[in-house]
Amino acid sequence: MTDKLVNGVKQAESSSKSGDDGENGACLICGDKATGKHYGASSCDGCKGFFRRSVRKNHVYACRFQRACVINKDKRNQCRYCRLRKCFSGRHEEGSCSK
Amino acid sequence: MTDKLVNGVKQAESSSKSGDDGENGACLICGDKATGKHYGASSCDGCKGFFRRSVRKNHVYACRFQRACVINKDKRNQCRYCRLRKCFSGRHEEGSCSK
DNA sequence: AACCGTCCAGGGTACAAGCGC
DNA sequence: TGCGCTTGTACCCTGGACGGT
Repeated sequence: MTDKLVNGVKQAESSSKSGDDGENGACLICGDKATGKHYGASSCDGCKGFFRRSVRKNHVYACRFQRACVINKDKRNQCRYCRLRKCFSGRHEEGSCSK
Repeated sequence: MTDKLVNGVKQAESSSKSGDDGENGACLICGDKATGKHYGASSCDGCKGFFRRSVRKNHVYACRFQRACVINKDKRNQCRYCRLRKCFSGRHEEGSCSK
């Protein structure tokens, strides 16, 4: 590569063309700032870790409501079942996480 | 990381025509597909990089078991001590990797 | 062409802080 | 208060891409 990527340096993003929420866009699961692609989906570090732990330990969660909880940055820890469901539907791939 | 390794046994026949993607044979350390000779031994990119990093940074590893771990494509990352040991016994040469 | 070097996306581990019991 | 588990951040390691000689 020729030019280094300058991490953390942001310019006026108000008018930037691909001015997603941050350079990597938003987490497909919770909408937080994504830190890159993880297990097949652009996601934040929180969802990355949650998915890895859940898959690796074969966790089975239960939803206390109707399995349709809203998953965003603030509420993502309120329902593990729905968060993991959204991880899979967000194209996080089980096969890409070594158990 | 997608190649199937057949048995580590490669036909070194003379029927080199076109489907010869295995010209370099198997990695002497882990049996993965070798990409050429690196630091004195026919090896894959993974063992090439691992050896370079280990030698250059003078890494000292410890084996959690009996220093006789199986090193193959799947398990090579599970014991750095045994992987590096096998790099040396596989004739990777320290002198050929500038520190 | 063969081999050595760097770069870096993405997967890994470690651990402090937080939470429930 | 302690104990154990979970979360999310920080950082390390791996290995493929690719340039240089």
